[in-house]
Amino acid sequence: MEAHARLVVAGHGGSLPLVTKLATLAVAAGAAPYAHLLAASHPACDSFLLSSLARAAAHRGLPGEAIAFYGRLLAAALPFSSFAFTAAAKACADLSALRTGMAVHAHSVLLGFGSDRFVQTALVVLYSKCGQLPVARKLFDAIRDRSVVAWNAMISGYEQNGLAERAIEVYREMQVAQVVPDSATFVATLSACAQAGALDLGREVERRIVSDQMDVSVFLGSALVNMYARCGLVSKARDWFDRLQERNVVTWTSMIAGYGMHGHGREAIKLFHLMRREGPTPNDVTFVAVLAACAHAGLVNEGRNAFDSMKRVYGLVPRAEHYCSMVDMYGRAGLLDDAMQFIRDSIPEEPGPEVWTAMLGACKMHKNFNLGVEVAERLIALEPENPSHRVLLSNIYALSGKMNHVEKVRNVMIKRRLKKQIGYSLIELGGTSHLFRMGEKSHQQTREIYRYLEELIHRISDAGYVPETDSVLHELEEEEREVALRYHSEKLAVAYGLMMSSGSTAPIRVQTTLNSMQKLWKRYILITYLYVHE
DNA sequence: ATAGGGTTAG
Repeated sequence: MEAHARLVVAGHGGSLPLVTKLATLAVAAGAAPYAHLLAASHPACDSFLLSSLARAAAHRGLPGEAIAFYGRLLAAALPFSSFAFTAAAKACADLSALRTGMAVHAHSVLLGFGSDRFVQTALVVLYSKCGQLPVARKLFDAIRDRSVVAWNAMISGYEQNGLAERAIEVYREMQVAQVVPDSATFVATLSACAQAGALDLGREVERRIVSDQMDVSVFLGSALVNMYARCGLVSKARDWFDRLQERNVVTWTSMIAGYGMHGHGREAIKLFHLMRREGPTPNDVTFVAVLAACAHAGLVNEGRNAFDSMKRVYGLVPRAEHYCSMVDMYGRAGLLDDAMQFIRDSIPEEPGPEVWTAMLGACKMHKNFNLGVEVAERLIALEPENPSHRVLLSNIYALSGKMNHVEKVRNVMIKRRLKKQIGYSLIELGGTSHLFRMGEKSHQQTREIYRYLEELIHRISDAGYVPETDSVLHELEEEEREVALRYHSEKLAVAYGLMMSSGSTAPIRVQTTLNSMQKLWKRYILITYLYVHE
């Protein structure tokens, strides 16, 4: 404002470029209303000024303001530039405002900016953020001479929407197109690797980063830590974590989550304590990781303290995930009463289905069937259309030997046409991912895999393996149940992995969508390990 | 005479 006053006094108050610069700075400093005033008071407020303001606002994370400036351009019937469209598209992307974004898109095409590479790239981001990936892809494909930023937008678009495999495909296409990647490419690609468990590619990217002597920013460093942590190479993650010259809350949280995820609860807590002493301030995501680690490692007191400090010291408001971890933590430790008391006393509103699902898991684990049935019925009342709750209820009945009740639940499910969706497992071999569903038959080597699995099952049975039949999905028919047990997706993936790497003692990594299978899975790893090393 | 699009953790 002082600078503005000086400008006016010096007789430059009417100089548009200077006012533009000033207003842009005002927005960048967070004083959007002042910029509005400046723009409104200037007699010759032009297209350049307003689109600069729109851009600055979009950049500053003020999407509403950006759209307001875009609106003023429209209202004043001023000429549009591509700048106005990139800013408006980014603002809509940040708001996930698909309808408004589509209007901006249409408007840009109408005014002849349909093949402006900047506008096209901004629109790819817009549609990705709104979950419209086919549209984003179509726009991306239409860009002539795609810049590295366009490629990055597409990779990250897939990755952010949980389509890591597609993201990796785009990364490979980018290599074929001989576009030189930059650090944002690697950040997005490493995230995709973390998501897909694509360790080979992750390592390849790491090698490139190192050999190119690329500057490892917090972003890139966190992406590396995250990739190794999620792929299970916790000590590799820690190496990078220690080596980074800058670490922020994301870096720390990734590392803590990595420990927790792979059964190093104590390490997770140790690092969390270090973070509180000399690291950045933990946020809500950090506490998700910490509480999950406590639940996993049975660190009840640590978890209770963390939950307490989360609210009291850091002023964070717990979400469903935090509540779930707490219930899970008490539950796993066998403290079912504490879990119920926590649900009653510490959750402000009506607990969501996730919380009851965690509670139900605890009841199952500790064979408290009466409480389990009670909880399952609450769940069904809460979400009558969700088939998995009924599956859980039928499991509880089966575990307590009430087979007539199992029948009843199953009949209701059949009558209501409720079907549980099937999970899958992924294994990466030689840079290619292979997806298996339960009873999968579409893989090229299906015959060999099944034959190999038969042999494996035979041999581990000899070694004393007995399948855990009581927790099988009870909505399945009798023969399907057998298939589910013998050919569930993880088994297929493991068999394939072992088959393709026979003779090697390198670990096999499988990613799976089914949490309930993880227990089963851990045991399986042990058995296959024993088998391979016998 | 003034300005662009992409980047990490659950």
